[in-house]
This record gives sequence, structure tokens and C-alpha cells, in this order.
Amino acid sequence: SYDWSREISTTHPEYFRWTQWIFLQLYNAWFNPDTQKAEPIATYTGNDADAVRLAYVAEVPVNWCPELGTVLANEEVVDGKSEVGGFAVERRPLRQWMLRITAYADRLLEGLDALDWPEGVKLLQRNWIGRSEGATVRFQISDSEYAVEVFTTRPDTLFGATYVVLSPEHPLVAKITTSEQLENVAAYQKKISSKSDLERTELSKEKTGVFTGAYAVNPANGEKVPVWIADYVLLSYGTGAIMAVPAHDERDFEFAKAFGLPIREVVRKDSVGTGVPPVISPTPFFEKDSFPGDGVSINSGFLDGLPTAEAKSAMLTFLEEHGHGLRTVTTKLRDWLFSRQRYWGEPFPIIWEDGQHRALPDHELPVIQPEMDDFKPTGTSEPPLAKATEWVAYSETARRETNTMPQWAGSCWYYLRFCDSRLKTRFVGEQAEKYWMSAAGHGGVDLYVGGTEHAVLHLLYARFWHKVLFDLGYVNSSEPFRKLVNQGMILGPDGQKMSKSRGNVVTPEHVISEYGADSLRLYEMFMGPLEQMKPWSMKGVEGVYRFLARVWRLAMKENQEGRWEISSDLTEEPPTASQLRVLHATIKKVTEDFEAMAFNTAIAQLMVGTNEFVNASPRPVESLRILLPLLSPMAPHLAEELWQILGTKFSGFDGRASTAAWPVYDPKILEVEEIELIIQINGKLKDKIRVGKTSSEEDVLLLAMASPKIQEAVAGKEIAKTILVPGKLVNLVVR
RNA sequence: GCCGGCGUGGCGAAAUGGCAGACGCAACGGACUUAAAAUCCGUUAUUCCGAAAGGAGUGUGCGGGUUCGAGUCCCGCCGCCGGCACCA
Repeated sequence: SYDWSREISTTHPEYFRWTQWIFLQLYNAWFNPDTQKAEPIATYTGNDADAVRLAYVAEVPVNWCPELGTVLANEEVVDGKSEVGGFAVERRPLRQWMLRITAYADRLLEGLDALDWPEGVKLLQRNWIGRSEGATVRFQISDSEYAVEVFTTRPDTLFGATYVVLSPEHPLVAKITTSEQLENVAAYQKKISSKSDLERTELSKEKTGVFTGAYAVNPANGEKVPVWIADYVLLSYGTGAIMAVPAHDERDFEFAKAFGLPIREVVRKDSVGTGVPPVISPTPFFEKDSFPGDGVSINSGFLDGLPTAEAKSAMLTFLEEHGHGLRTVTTKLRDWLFSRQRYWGEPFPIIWEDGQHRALPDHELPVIQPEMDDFKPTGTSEPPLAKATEWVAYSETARRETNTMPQWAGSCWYYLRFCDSRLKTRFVGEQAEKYWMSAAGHGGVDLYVGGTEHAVLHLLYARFWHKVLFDLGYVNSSEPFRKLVNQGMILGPDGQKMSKSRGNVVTPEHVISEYGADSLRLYEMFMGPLEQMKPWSMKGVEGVYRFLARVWRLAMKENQEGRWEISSDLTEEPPTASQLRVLHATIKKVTEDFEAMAFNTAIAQLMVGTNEFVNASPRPVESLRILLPLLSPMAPHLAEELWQILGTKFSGFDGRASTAAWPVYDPKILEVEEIELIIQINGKLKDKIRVGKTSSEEDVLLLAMASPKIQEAVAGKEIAKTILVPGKLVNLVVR
């Protein structure tokens, strides 16, 4: 049941004052690469603190929709137009608040291993972080002061780099393009800039690009290779430039074929992993395919004969020794764009003065946005709060930050607030945090149930914030959510996702008014495994409704006047031996299934337990003392009501809630004198026998052989082997 | 294309490598009832043999394998669902 005294709202000032406070902890901290931890900014000894803060300001390109007057997320932009309304969206650089989540990439990755999360969700986070190891390699532009840096995971293929490609938006393009190519390059850039990211990736098949006229020097062999621009290279990943090795990269291969660029083989598949290069056979290849796999280096000078792994490290050593490159790790993860141009959302506790930002002191929190008649977008890139001029004017010379935080901010730490939701002096009490979040050695929330849609959003953001709070000593656990379970979606009766347009939506209100909340809850748990998607069925609800009615009639009987009263069949006589066994089997199964969150099978067993007593007359009241508490967590209204009613006549139904009387099973009751063994011949079931539970193996075998069916089956055959699994079966292998 | 999940009766589903289909729905038959609803009892994977009692065989998407024994473990396919997608 819920403890409503802990209810919180992330939009309440008493809550979001602490969201703002946590933001200030990020603002006042930096990530120390030596300790791999966040530390107070005071420990930073460099000369530009603003360049290392975990919360910082930067100019970044955003999806700006002039018509809607707001920035849109990538997901909200379709084919270069806004998803809502279909208005044009343009890329525009804006001054934004960013959170340095990339500093935590390695720890966010490593931390996943110890988490009890579905592998699928862990994988989504791993892919999202997208860590890859490789090298940045410097290519000097010939006859120029400039050099281009590329990132590659395959430094071993450097001898096969036959051209270089820059992203069309790369700043170097303007500097190195020759006058003859200027027009072509400009036209191509213009064409690309009008495309959204989505379009650029969707039309992914056809490779396009333009030669810049410039050449770069391959640092491995001194060769001059042409420099191109192409939209298959993304500015946002790596260095925004690549060395193209068409023989060993599918995309480079397609591009090279399209534009007639040279293809040079530098890796051969080795023969059976011996590391020895195969006898060079006539080059059969590059009619159709590149070879992106590992092998042995060829045509590569000092790398020749080395397997890929060794060739990589030899090349890295060479690059570092000669100042041509560095070992580098890149991630797909970008820093988190943390500001929005919206009225709602937590205002930043930040003041601007003389072009400098600074934190508000803690005692001025919470910062609450003013009441505004017109809180709509301004039509410019100015946030709506900029119109509240009185509020913005913090002092004669200082102005408030007018951006607000995104909707994710409040949910990044709410689980901590639940530990201590009313505390005024701290975001969570130290003792409360220790008590609730440090259980079972690991810490973090014991069990978190939610959908997969949060995999790389909320679940990643919250882990990031939690690790910062951990580093700064505010919490005791390094991870927020120790165990995660994804509940499956309930589909419409047609097996399709519920949606208004399909007309297959079933509302809980409708079900509750028809069958009651107990039936709704019980059916949802009975439908199937928690993690699984499953279709709704009204007939199924009726089934559990009938089951609950049976439980009711176990205790109650309708009298002549049509009123329900305690059934006269109920007796204090103890249950029969077989009834008692069913009851204790039910306790065992329900208790264990609850631990495993296998609610569907727990309910099935409760049905078995109930059915055992439906026709019993007299009916031992002990059955209800045991069954009601087991049912209570899933059908609390019914269980509690019966518990109270029976308490007026029988002992043992005391005033406490029925769940508090959770029974414990007695293993002795579950033991049986005789067990049924199955007898198989060559693994196929042939007969069953009953044997005493203490029977010796010899006795069991004799009994098995005595069975007429077995006699018949083995007649005239040789028994080659006998397998006896105690308490389970006898298997005779015959020939 | 890559990654992940899932394929078991008419349906939702059970099954530490050991009796496949628990439990529920639907269907059919019966009891109660003037009747219906409600309730209770029974049958219900499939093929074949048998008048019946009963018996024999086949079955967990497909094909192999490991094992005394495979729905379960391994290899290779097929299908459905979800996610990512020019990440160098």
C-alpha cells in the first residue's frame, strides 16, 4: 500500500528548491580526470574554471522552429519540419546550458555490470554511450599550414587510407578548399544544410560528396591523398573527419566505387588464425565487397605479417613516437543539453553580470518564476521568462537566467526525496538516506519497475546525477537503481497496442465499475508474466471475478432474506490431512512466487487452494486464516473485509491487517509417506508406481521390474543401463 | 543491415534437463430451476485400434546435435515483435 505522507510533486517549490540546489552542486563541481571523480570546483587549479564545470554554458546547434517559437528535440523533427504543424525547422546555434555527462561515460558504462537490470536495457545504454577505442591521426594538408585530425578504430589500416573525408560542416573546409572547387563545395554544403539529420540518414544508400581540391599527406607512407567532403561523415562524432580505407570499410568502399577513388588492400584474412599471412593469391576482391574483419596486415610496410590486434598497437606506437597521432577513446554520448525556452520548468538559480554567470546563494532558493499573463513563446529565441522584466532585473546591474530546466530534471532524484519527503534543511536526511538507500550491501532503490522507454533518457540521467551526488559525498551508494524490472505493456483485446484511433482502448475505470478494483488488479497480475506484453480479455476478468466470488462464498452464505452472513458450514474442526497439505503447498508456492514476482502462478495456486474447499462441508475456518492473508496483497478489499467479518465470530482474525498474518508453511506437512515414481523405457513414460519414501534403490528397482507393463516392454530385450533419480523416476535403457 | 526478445491446445498461459498443457477463458455434456441467470459436477492437444473398459502412436515454429532422457542446453534456419541505424 502507499504511504501518502511521502507524496511529492516535482513542481512544488519545496521540492524543486532542491532540484535547483543539486544543479548548483553540478555547477560548483568539476570532473577530476586524475581521480575520475567529481570534486568541488575549489580543487581545480587551472585558470579557466568555467571550462571544466559539470554545468556549463556553450553555443550549440539546436533545432529551432520559428513558427512555434521554440527549440525542438530531434525526435520532434520529421523531414526537416516540425512534427506538430509541419513548420520549417532550422539549425541555429544558441547559447545553452549543458551538463558534462560525457565525463562520466566510462563510469556509467562500467557501473552497468553490477546492476540487476534486464540485459536489453543495459545494452541500450551501452550502445547509447557507444564507447570505442582507437586513435586520432593527424594528416597535414599539403602546401598549407593546416592539418586535419581524423578518428579511427583501425589504425592498422592507415596504409590503405587512400583519401580523407570531412563532414560538410567541418570548419576546415572553408580554409582548404581550392578556388577551382569553391563553387562546387559551396553548392554541396548548401544542399546538405537544408536537410535534417533524419533526411541525411534516411537517404543513406546513395553516397554523395565533392572534392575540395586539397590534398593531405598520409603520415604512414607520405602519400598525397585527396580531401573530400561528404554527408556520410558526421560533424558530431569523433573529429568530424575520417581517413577512408575503402578496402576495409563498407561505407568508404561504396564512396570510392561511386567516385572512382583508389582501393588498396592492406588486410588479408589469415589462414585458420595462425597469424601467418596466406600465400598471396591473385587478388580476387573488391568487385563487390570490402573486408571489414580482422586478419593479417599486408602492403603495410612495417606492419606486414602482423595480426590486426598487434598491428593496431604497433601503429599506435609509431604514431605517438612521431607525433602523428594519439590513442583516443570516443563516445557517441554527447553532453546533455539542459536548457529549454519554456515558461514552466525549474528556473536556473543563476545570475548574469558583466557577461559572467554566477550561482545564487543557497538561502535564495527556491527561485520561482513570476506569475505572467503571457507565458507563450516570444517568437524569438528569447525564453518567455525574458518578458518578465521586473523579475529578470535581479539588481541594478545583474540579470536572472531566463532559460528553464527540461522535464527530466525533477525525476533525476525524486527517489531520494521519497526517503524523507518533508525535510526542510536538506534534499534528503543523512540518516534517512542511509536507512532506505544502503540496504543489502549495495544500496540504491531495491526494486524499480518501469517501461523500456526510459532506457537511455531518465535511467541514464538519474544515474549521472546520482554518481555526482555520490562523488560529492551526499549519498552512500554509487548507483540509484539496483534492480530494474520492465513491466510488459497491456495490449488491446485485438492484440494491438491500445490507441484511440484503433478503438481498442480499455479503461481501468470501466473495468472497476463493472468488476471492482480487486478484479482489475488480480486479472492484470494473472494475465501472464510481469515482463511480457499481453492482450486484454474481458472474459479473463470475469474469470478472476468468479474466483473472488468463490472466496467470498467460502466464508459467507446468502440467507432466506437475501442477506449475506457468515456461513454455517464453517467449523473449528481441523482440516483433513490432504486439505492441510494443499494449504501448506499454497503457502509455499505463493511465498516463493512473490519473491520471484511470478504473480500469475501465485494466483493459480491460490485458485487451487480455494477450489479444495469450495464443496467442503463442514469447512475448516483454518483455510481462511491461511488463504486470506496470501490473497490480501492482490485483492485487499475482499480479503480485508472477510478478515474483519470473520473476526466477529472466530479467533485468529485479530484486528491487525490481514497481510500481517502472513502464514509460514511447515515442511513436515508437505512430506508424504508414499511417493509416485515414473518408470521410463528409453526415456519414454511407460508406467507409474508408488513406493515408500524410505525405500532402498534395490526395492524400487524390484518394484519397477515387477510392473506388468514393464515386464511386457522389456520382454526378450537386454537392459543395458538403469538410471534411478531418487524420488523422481526410473529409466531403463533397453536394446 | 546490426542488436535484443519471443514462437507450446480454439485463446491467455504452466513446466530446478525427468509425467507437456497446472491455473484461467472459450466450447460441449450434465445437475439444480417451470424457465433463464447464477452456482456446482464432468469432458476438452491430436491420430489410430476398440461396442466399451481400455490400449497404441504422434505432438512445444523448421532441420540437426549433446544426453539414459530436450519445450528447456548447443549449432544452423524460418517467422513475429521491439530497439538502433552512414558512429569511422
